[in-house]
Amino acid sequence: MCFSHEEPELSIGEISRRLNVHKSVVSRLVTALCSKRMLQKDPKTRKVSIGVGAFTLGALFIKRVPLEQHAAASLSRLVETVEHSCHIAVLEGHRLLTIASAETRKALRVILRTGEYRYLHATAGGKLLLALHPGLLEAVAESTGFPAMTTKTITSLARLRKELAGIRSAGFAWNFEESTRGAGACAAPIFDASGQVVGVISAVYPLSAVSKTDFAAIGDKTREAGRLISVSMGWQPEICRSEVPSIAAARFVPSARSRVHQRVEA
Amino acid sequence: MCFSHEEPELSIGEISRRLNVHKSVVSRLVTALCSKRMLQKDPKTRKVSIGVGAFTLGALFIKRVPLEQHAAASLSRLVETVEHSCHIAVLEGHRLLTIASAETRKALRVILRTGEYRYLHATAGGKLLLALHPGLLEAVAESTGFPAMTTKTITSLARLRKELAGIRSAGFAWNFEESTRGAGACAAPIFDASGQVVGVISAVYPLSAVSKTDFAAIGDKTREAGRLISVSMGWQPEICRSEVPSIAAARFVPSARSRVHQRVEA
DNA sequence: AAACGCCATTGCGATATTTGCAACAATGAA
DNA sequence: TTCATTGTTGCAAATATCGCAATGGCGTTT
Repeated sequence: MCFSHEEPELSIGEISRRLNVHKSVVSRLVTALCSKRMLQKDPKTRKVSIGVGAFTLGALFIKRVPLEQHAAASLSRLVETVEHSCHIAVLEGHRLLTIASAETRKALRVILRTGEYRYLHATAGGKLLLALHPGLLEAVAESTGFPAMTTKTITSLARLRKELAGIRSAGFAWNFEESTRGAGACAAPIFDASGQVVGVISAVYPLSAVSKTDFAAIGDKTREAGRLISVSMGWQPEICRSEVPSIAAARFVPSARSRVHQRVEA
Repeated sequence: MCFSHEEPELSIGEISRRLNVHKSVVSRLVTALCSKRMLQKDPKTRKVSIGVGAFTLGALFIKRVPLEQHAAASLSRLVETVEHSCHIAVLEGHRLLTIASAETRKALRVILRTGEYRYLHATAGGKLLLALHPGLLEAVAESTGFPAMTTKTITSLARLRKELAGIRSAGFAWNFEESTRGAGACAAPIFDASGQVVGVISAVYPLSAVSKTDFAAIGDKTREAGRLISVSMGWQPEICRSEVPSIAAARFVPSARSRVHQRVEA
């Protein structure tokens, strides 16, 4: 778990230092995990990285996320329509986890990788989830807070509350350079049969490549994709539309983790 | 590693039996891994399954596969053109590992999941790799052999040799119900800058949904997608086209695993 | 070109962790 | 309600792990 997207490969010594475990132990552990293909080692550079076994296991997890099963097809379709990279993300603890991504072929594009975590307060999808999950904003405020990613990141609780109120009434969220300089995004919610928000679908684009008229179109298409996925998951538009916030509220549990993951502990 | 696509969740007792480890040990191990989110436990059914941590790690692996980075965009584009689910797969040991998949929105479609392994001799992509990797066919024959998946699966070494000769000269492979009853597929090779085959791109479809005229179009589009990805990976068409088999041959090492994964062992 | 320094690996003893059994607790079925 | 199955926990024996130091292999520096 000391590997990350920033440092996908480490030497034995680096791992040893990070984990505060002696080199000999790391060496033995790495060889053991390599034999099970959970790690792999470049014989030339001697750097260690995640192995194919982990990928196989990870695929097993994502297969069991109902959202991913329904969203895959709509996602690639959305990419073709809006001509920008699109993503499906879910709430994971106090962060936003990208579980599926489809990239446009354009040279100028924003790249978000599957499996990557991002802040809730600085992303369109994250703000949408903050808006639809009562209590979540406060929980995040107490734990990680709202670090600034760019000069446009909303870092104050008061301003976030205001922003979320607008998102709540619109049922849709935008992001203008709050996470990455020059990049914008929009996100639509995805509901399941019970009317609960289970994730978001978002389009991410370089602001320089989007004209004013494009914005509306991208937003509409994204919203429509979210609606389609919701329907395929059993969501009943006519029944739930007006009730969405309340149902989402009723179903929400403070520890958002507990729904998907069970912390087993006395 | 006792989890699979067929059995994505197991009880403590089942794990204990499969691993020949006492229930108490499994219980403690599971709780430990749950705390690290590598596993998760459904509190109601008490079934254990792979956790989000494994997914995060797996994403780290796939990010480092150069092929996946270049192919993602072309893949979704191919799906839109041929209107059938498409996949990118690589050689992993003696099997074919699907590393990326994009599904069509059609109701009638063939579903292959990322992270799933399939037989080489019963798939279009697998046969293509068998054709381009000298020695691989014999290695597979000795290890797993060629189990029949359907009545049309080619199970004899002699007939496979004949089939592969045809594929080699065509540089392209088809599959008619050799893996799944009613399903067909075609696959094109993907080469890297060194002219080595690094993977295949394939389209999978229900044979009932494809007319005779469609076949040619799907094949052409798939082949073209493979070529595009190859080029983006630095492949030089004019130089390599005629040399592909030989270069691929020269670069091939008997243990295909060793390229990607380092078996660390005395 | 040669020597140096760094990094990873391995043998070995002392230590600490894990194991397996058994009983307990909890859940679901009859 | 009772039975049967399944998962969790305490405890002592036993095993595997840890850390150290030395070896071997590489890349780098002078």
